[in-house]
Amino acid sequence: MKLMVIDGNSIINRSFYGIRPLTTREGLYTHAVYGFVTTLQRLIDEEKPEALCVTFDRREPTFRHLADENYKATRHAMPEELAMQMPVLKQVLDAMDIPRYELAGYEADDLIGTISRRCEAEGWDCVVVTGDKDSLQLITDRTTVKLVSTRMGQTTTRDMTPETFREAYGFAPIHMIDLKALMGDSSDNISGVAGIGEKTAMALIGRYGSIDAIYDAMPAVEAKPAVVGKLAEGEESARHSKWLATIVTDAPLSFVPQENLRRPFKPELYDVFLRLEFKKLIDKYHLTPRQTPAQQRTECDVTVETVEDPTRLEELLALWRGADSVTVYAPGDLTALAVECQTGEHSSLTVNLLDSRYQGDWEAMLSALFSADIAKTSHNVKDLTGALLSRGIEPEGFTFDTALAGYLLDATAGNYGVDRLFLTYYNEELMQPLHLEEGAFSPLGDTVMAEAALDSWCSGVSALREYQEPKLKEQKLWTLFSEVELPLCRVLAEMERSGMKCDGKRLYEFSQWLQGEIDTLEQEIYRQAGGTFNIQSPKQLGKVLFEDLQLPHGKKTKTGWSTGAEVLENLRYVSPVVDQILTYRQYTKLKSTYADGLLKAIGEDGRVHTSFQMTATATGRLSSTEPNLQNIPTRTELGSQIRRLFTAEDGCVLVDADYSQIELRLLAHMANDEAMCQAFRSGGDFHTATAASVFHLPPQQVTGELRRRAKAVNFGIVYGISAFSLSRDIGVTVAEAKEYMDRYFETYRGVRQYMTDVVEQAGERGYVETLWHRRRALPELKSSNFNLRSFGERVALNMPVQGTAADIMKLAMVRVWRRLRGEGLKARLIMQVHDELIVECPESEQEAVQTLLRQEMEQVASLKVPLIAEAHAGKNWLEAKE
DNA sequence: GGGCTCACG
DNA sequence: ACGTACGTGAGCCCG
Repeated sequence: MKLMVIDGNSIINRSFYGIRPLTTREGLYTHAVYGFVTTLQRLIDEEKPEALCVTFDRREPTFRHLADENYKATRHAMPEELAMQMPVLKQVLDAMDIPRYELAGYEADDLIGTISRRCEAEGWDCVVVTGDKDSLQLITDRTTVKLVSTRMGQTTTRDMTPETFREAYGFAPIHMIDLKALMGDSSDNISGVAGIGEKTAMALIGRYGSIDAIYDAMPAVEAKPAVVGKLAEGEESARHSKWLATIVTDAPLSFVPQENLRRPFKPELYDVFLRLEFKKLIDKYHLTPRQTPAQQRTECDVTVETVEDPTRLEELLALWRGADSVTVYAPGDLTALAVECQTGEHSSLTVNLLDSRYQGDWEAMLSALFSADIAKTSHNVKDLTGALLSRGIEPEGFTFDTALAGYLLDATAGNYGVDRLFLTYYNEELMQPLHLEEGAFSPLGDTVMAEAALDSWCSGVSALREYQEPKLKEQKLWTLFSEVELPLCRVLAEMERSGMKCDGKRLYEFSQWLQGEIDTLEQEIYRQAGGTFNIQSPKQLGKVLFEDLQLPHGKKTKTGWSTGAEVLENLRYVSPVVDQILTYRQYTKLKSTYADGLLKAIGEDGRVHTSFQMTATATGRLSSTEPNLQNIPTRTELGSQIRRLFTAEDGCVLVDADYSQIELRLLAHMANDEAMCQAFRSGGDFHTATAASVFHLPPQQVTGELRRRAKAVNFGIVYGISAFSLSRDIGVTVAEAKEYMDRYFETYRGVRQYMTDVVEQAGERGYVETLWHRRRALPELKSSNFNLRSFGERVALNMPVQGTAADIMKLAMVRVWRRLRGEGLKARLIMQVHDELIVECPESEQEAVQTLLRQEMEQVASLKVPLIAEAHAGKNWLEAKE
């Protein structure tokens, strides 16, 4: 019989440092555990032991620490990312039903020593698995040591038997401890004999075997006189070192080899692996969930019905009107629908409707279902709203969106699919509906399967809501959810449908003109480089600039030399080609991303329809895709010409309203900084006021340069500034930048207090939040990695400010939309760029819209400082920005 | 698919 | 001592 005992700390350490870090969506590091499990499996395959166990160190001091205060005194603390995986590994081992042993006052080695001797006493063989060479002293005829080493991510093992040991060291395994007693061990802080190193110690042990034999032979030891002297000097230390190095083989451990026979995995291993996102291991071990929700539901009273008859639909509509909420699934084309309704404590009815089979008026059915008198839960209400609007149906009565709820509960999760959320909340895979791929539903094919699929999906969405709604309320997110995010779906759906008119003809001309300029520049660049190359390849460009042309290569390097604008800017006057490359870059960017990119996006209606993403950002902002209309050029003269091509419809104007300094105003409010609030209340230029206070000057004497610097500090503060970055940004020394920051914090004392408070509170709570309680989790703050932790601190400073601005803008959008509607204006919201709203309206409405926008945007919140919005109108986007 | 670069707030 | 601002999306190169 053979037992394999594994040094748990040693193996997980090797996995931790040998594998690229990996975390679950919740920020739990898992790679060390993953590495441990795969290593374990390989060891089992290799050794095929009948019995198996794992030992661990404990945190408490061991008997060696108590006897010698220097022992392992310098060993470094376990990094947080590894420490958090230890309890996880133990859970995994428990679920695999593998015994594990740990004992206060003893190291894992001592338990291994004890276990190996007990095995031998029972006539068993023992295989010790560890990366620690100290264990080699345990080698006997029955005990072998499998030494594990990890190099470059590759794990290799070496089997050490009495024979292989003697080959490698030239003496018996037990004399490892004598070797250590002489040469010491710096990592464990075992002193050994002063002045004797590895070579001398090896020679002595090779000749005498043990330190007892050496000291018995004293003073006639066969060695140089100096060595003999050192031996005599260090006898006490040698004997103490040997005691420290000796692994205990009779620790008071309750251990019987038979109790470690291998057993089948426990069923909960599936749940543990699922939580760790070890999909491969689940497959490899063929693990299955104990019971899926779909299976549970079959035990409830579930009815699935496909409705064809309009009379039956009437009955159902009545049922739905009486329900608290029904769950609706609909594919983008709205040719099929599923509606689930709770009909009793443990019973529900899912109704499938297929356009191809329904005998009544499909549009009328949609209108009835999506009217305000039926409360509906769905997943991604914005897109469903858009689909309904394009059929001319007024979508109303949405009371819950499980995608939005998922986002509010974890804004950094990144994936808000029904299946993904279900997995997160319930630790179970949702039955994958065969006919529901990518949200598309095909009514063709197997109807029974389609019905089952839709039922599964709807029940999944219902279950999500059951989990999410109480959570939202607990976290004070219900107001933000129901008063802001949910109503915003309708607003955004309409904005997407409206789109922005874009002058394709002139855009094309612009593109052609750019191409001409690009061609000229290209030839000129080739001429100066002495040959053609791909200017758009940073690699090739770097070679041309810094090798061929021998320009002073700036500084940065990762995969080569940086050719970014910042570096090239500094080389501008060194060679004319640099300037041309910068211009080339600007022109190609304008052409490919904006001119040609937007041309492709202009629809048949002559308008560009972006998609707004409601669940993309970590701070609560929206994002815009396909195309992104939130990054249309504005900072350069040429770039801003693109904006000129976004126009109002004939007879209409664009009204553009933007918040003035919203983030700094929010900072003043949230930090409750009296000086900063006062600066905003006085109504003057805030950056000038900052410069005046910081530099102790009257505002009239603030120069442009001083204002520029104050502005940079103001922005830096919002981002969680460092003196280094500030100095780089405004081109002063780090010392000067630090000086500015110190003076800034003297001026705005409340801000300094706020910054320390918010980071401290974030550390305690593990998250930061906005005024509307929108959250962002911050696991980074607990990291032992300096950079990651610093990042967490900057995020803690920035998110509440940026996020509150996002909350405010979203609320303003809902209010603006309602008022435009309520007042019967033709004006339509068409665009949002974080602190800017664009409305398109008939010329006659311009004045009213301008006022309305300003009022609604400013009155959204009542803060310690006024919120200011400015509105301008024009025939195109550039003009409307004034 | 990741890295680089660059457009925006 | 570390390495350096927050939040996005798109186009291109290159392995």
